[in-house]
This record gives sequence, structure tokens and C-alpha cells, in this order.
Amino acid sequence: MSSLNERHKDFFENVYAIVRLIPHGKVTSYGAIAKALGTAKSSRMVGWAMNAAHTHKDIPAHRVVNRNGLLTGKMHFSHPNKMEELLKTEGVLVNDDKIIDFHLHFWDPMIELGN
DNA sequence: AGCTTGACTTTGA
DNA sequence: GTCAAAGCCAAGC
Repeated sequence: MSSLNERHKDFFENVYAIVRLIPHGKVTSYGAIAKALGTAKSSRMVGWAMNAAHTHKDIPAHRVVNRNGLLTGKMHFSHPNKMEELLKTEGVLVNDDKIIDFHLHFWDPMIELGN
């Protein structure tokens, strides 16, 4: 909570903190995370953070997709289909690299932040 | 030091 | 509805 409000911390740590807060079976978008951090336009940086997130294993990166609900980062996983399988395991149906009813599974980090 | 790239989003046509 | 272009900031070359 308080750590999320502190922008003095590294952008990466902020991103990881939020991604870890994503509930089981829920997903969110890069832009939503960026917005929760106060930098709505630097959604690309969230993607960069996720790239480095590979070193952190407690990061459910499969719960983060782009705004279209498309699994854009699937190829960055150990296996391209790993992301889709993980999501299906959590009850999130995926078809053609895209989340079905994305708006229903969408979780807004702003809610958790209380904003 | 500058230039390019990127797990993106928004806006305008 | 789709497509193209701009904006964003950090890391890598």
C-alpha cells in the first residue's frame, strides 16, 4: 500500500508489487498497471519491467496482457503456450492467443489501491 | 554522447 | 469497425 504510493522506488518494484496483487483467475493490462502507478502513458515501461520480471519467480506475468486481452508476451515465457495454459488452469479461457470475455476477467489495480 | 528497440496506449483519419 | 502515427521512458548498442 504505502510502498505503491512511493514513486521514489524503482518503477520495476512498483510493477512487480501490483502484478503480485492480481487475484487468482484475474488479469489486467499494462496500461492499467501504469495508470495505477501514476504514469498512465508509460505503459511500455511496464512491459520492460516484465521483461526483467523473469528473474523474479513470484511474478504471475501470465496475468498481464495488453489492452486487447491478447497474449502479447506469450513468446517471452519458457514456452510460448505456457502463458495460455496457465490462464486456462486459473479458469481464464483463451482462444487464438486472446482472452475470452476479457472485460469479465479484467482486474483493475486501482481498486486494490483504493483510488 | 546519440540512436534504436520494446511483453503498450491513445488519438486521429 | 480498421489502419497509421505519435507519445512515453528505460535499456542496449
